[in-house]
Amino acid sequence: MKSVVPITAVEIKTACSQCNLRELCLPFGLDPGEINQLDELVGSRRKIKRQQHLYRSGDPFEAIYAIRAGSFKTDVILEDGRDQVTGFQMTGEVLGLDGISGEEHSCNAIALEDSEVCVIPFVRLEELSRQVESLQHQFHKIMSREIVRDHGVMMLLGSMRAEERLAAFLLNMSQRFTARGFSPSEFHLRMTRDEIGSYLGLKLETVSRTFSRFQDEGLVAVQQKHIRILNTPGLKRILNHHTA
Amino acid sequence: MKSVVPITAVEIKTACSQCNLRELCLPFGLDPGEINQLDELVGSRRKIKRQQHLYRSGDPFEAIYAIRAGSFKTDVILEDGRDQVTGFQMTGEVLGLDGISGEEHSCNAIALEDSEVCVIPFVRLEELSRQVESLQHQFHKIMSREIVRDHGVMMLLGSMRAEERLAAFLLNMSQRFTARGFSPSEFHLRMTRDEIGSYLGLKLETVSRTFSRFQDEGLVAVQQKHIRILNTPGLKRILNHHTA
DNA sequence: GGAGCCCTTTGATCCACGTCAATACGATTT
DNA sequence: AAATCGTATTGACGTGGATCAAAGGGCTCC
Repeated sequence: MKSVVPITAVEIKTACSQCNLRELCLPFGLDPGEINQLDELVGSRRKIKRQQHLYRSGDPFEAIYAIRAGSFKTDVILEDGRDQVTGFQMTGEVLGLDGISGEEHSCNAIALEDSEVCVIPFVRLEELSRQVESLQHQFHKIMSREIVRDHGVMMLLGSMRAEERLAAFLLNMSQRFTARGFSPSEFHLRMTRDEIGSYLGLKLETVSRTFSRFQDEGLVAVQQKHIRILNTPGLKRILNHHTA
Repeated sequence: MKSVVPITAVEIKTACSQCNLRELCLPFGLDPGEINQLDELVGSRRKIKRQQHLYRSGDPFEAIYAIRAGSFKTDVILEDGRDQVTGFQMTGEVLGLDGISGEEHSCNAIALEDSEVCVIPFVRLEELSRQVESLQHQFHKIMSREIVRDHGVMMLLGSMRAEERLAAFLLNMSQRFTARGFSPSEFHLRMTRDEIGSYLGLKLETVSRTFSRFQDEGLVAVQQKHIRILNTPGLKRILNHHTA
């Protein structure tokens, strides 16, 4: 048995090539050799405790981050104190793209639970994506996906009623948990009613009441942050049947 | 005088290197040699008449578009007919970034007036931006700017009142007209009250009433689509003084 | 240059969601 | 196991913006 370069357990756990999130993340579509190049680029890993900031609005932009474990929210805060949650991010998703345009971050990224991210120095990412076409393209897709997602949120905020917003939110969470190999119908929300409300443009009381109504109608079973979806088609019907 | 390749007036008018929008557009930050390379990439130009689509949701994605003259709106339409305007675009701004992620466009782009765009075939843009670092970076900035802009709209839709939304909208338009060398205080809106309302998450009646209120308060002079801003600090104050 | 139609304005009324308030639950700490 | 504090639920009431309706104004297209 050859053992020229002893590989420690930590190093193995660390590499994109060994990461079970690679199909959801930056390495998607790269061949093994290319993934190894990406491995070298992902300099370090950072652990962020629940409620702590990964970055703040105004921080200099140096890297983007791929979520390896845990979850985050991003928000924007106005001078007068009002804040708007602009997204919830799960494993394999990328954080920090907002910082590219202005050389500094334009929102806050806060861990919803103890989490870990891969630090991807942006200058080096641009460098490598000039050499690796598939990486370049995947990165562009990730940015574009963020734009499309934002359009969906604008649709939701601009023209949906409270029930529709919450139904859309639950179906979106379900779909993303599914993509990560978890149950489509049963999951644990990491964010508070207030944070959900901010994201959906509703007050926390409205979120709570709407959850209760869904429960009364047999669509979901809600127990605090634990959600069981009982009637997916019913939720989808709320989205489509606009009775106005 | 050599004249191997006769250059017609049209071709000259056509080039990025001669375009007075280059400081706002993709060529920003490139040196003259690099801009010439970009010139070769911008294959053709397309004229779009008022109310016509530049592309539709579902169209295959092949190119992005830089607006050379005129203006556009983008919108998303749900099955039940509801639609949401996701943005208004002016000269020098780029359209079509939504299409990268799914290989097809995910919204509609419609000309608000007779307009003209530069067609930038996306495969060739990726190719050239692998060679030209400054182009790559400028393209990334443009995508990132779109994400930041979307966050601003989410803030607006999620946590602002009607007056604040319209004030933010007017200040944003003013700032963009200014960047294009037009008056900061007097301009012509190309979109209807209904389109403004859709963008701001309000009904057209509310937009109209809010314009009237602004007029009563001496903040603006409104005459149909012609807007004169009389009190910019007053408008800014509406944005910051959240009396709730 | 006139007819028609879309766009805009304004008023009256309604209702979904916000606000205010009280209580209850659950996780964490001691 | 009790105390504490953030989080969630639920009720009563208020309101900003939606809806319904009607009339006037200004483009656009013949």
